[in-house]
Amino acid sequence: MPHAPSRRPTILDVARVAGVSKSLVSLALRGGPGVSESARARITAAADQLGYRSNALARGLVQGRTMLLGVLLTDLANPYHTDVVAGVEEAAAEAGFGVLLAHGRRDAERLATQLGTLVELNVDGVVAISSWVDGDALRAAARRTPVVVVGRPEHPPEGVDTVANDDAAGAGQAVAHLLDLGHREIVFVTTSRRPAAQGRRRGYETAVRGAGLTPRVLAVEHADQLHAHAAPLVASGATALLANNDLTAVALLDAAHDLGVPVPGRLSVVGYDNSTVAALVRPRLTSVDQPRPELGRTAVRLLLERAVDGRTADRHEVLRPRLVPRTSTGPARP
Amino acid sequence: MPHAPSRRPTILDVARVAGVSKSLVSLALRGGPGVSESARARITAAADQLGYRSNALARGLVQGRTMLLGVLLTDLANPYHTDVVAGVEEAAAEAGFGVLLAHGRRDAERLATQLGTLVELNVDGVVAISSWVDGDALRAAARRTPVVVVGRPEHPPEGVDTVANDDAAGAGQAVAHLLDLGHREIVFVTTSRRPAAQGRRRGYETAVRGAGLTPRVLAVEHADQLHAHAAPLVASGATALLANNDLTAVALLDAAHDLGVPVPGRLSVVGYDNSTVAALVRPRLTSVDQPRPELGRTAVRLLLERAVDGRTADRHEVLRPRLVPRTSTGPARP
DNA sequence: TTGAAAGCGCTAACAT
DNA sequence: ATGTTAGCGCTTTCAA
Repeated sequence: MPHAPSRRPTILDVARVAGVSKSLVSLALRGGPGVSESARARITAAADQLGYRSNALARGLVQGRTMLLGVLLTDLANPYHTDVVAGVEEAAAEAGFGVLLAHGRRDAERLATQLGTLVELNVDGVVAISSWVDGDALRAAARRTPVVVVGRPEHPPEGVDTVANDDAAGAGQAVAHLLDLGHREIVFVTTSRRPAAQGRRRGYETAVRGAGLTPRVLAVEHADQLHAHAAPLVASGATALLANNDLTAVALLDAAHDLGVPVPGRLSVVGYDNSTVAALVRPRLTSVDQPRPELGRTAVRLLLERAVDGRTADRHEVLRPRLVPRTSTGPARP
Repeated sequence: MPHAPSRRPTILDVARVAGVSKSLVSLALRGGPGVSESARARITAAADQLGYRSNALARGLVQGRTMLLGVLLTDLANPYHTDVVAGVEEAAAEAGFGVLLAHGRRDAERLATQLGTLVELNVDGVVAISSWVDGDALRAAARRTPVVVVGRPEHPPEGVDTVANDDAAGAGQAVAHLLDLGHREIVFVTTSRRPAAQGRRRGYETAVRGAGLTPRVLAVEHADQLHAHAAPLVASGATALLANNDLTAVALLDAAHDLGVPVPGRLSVVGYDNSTVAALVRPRLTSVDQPRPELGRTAVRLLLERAVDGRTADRHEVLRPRLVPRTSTGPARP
């Protein structure tokens, strides 16, 4: 049977086959009350026979809402994003909403385009899992539909809610862990200057100063450059490194391995994000876990507060992260 | 400025502000010919001022197409899927189509639901990156819009195209590589009985027999069970393992590590999929690379052949994989 | 319990 | 160059 590009059956076709009016078909198919059993049976049968599926475009157009939430992703390949999506999907399903994903491919322009696509589709709200989205694009989208950003945009525009983890607190927990292990020379190593990294850095500095120590920060552009920096770092007396994220931490682990510096024997390393790699590398990476599904669920809650309850004031929620100790950290050598 | 849940401006609002008819607005905004410069300018200005965005639902409804391709994903967190998506997005963009993602979360029922959502949205075609989707759901979807499955469904329904890599050829390449290195005791280790794994197993068996050797297969249910099987495997004289995928291979690497069996000194391990972990673990995993972006691009081509060129006969494309040698394989010990 | 009719926002064919 | 009009497929009054 070759694929027949036949016209999709409409509610009218079903009505014809069932011998009723199209409004009755609509009512029956949506399980509405006041439809006789016989009519309902004929209608269901006709719909099945024709393989009828209601047209979401027409439905959305007349109802003014689609019961769909849009998710804008910076980077599909990033498991962090993926976990947030899981939370979004869970909360959306509970509230009876479907979820549609749009992918920005780490490209600000494409992100704006995709955001526009979602808005044009009349989704009932957008979760942007990205701190890269253009502020103007966000503002424009927020004029049409509730928008919440998961992460830390440089300048959250008015009308847009945000949910983020407490970067400073997370870094603080990591430092506390290292202090507990007896480390006194803890260096913060970062490959980014975005707000998230800045927040982590501030948390690090506060915690270190709180212990009466002096902060030391190594900032580079790319993780590749870390290899060259590792040897001087260790030679300078550093016994513990706090990385701005797991990828940076893994690069440090690699460098240490190549240098013959045992981890955690001679050097402890802590990551941030608790991504999949953290549990895969050797030694297992101690890392700060963001409550990712919770971030997604919170985002949906904020969305629905606007879409359903009619809230208009902006909200910015901050969730608490949690340190996951593994084997990349150990006692400082005396 | 609180978020105003104001009614979205329509083409009529723009027409009013610009002082023209709504059809002229439509024409102008789509860049159509035969609009005076002054009118076009007034219209653009009005649209900007109002923050007007065309309503994709209405547009799709009247045009009968959405210029949107749907992608159905089994597992967002799987980087393999992600790379296929990249290929889809690339090819779709070239053809002027947008891409919408729907996520099945490794759940057959949800996959069917999401497929239905895409169809209801009148996407102009669906790429299902999954061999799990229910055959009936696929068939139903294919009655309404072109559908192509990336992977190996158990029973590809009529009316559905497929694109897959040549599993047997890939396994054959892996075996050839191991034979070149002098291995004679090569065991195929699998944690799955799906068509992809079966194909790889067949390719393995053919290649091994072709070299005058006897195939040996270890099939378990879960990767966890591999740990227990590793010691007897090595004791039995196996010098090389071909895993059905990278995760299985990584589990084997882990088991060897814990057993104190040096890789590749005493044991060589080959994965399949060349996923992200392959390049992250130590030793780096030799693996068979599926042409993932190419799979995605081919899927779009098949879709457009149906949607645009009107092809009706089913097609099943098979692309050639490629072995990526890394450091988990080495010469067999004499 | 069922049907008729209006209209969601837009495009496209047809006037002017 | 610009305006008028008829739907696209559906839900939703309102009548019968």
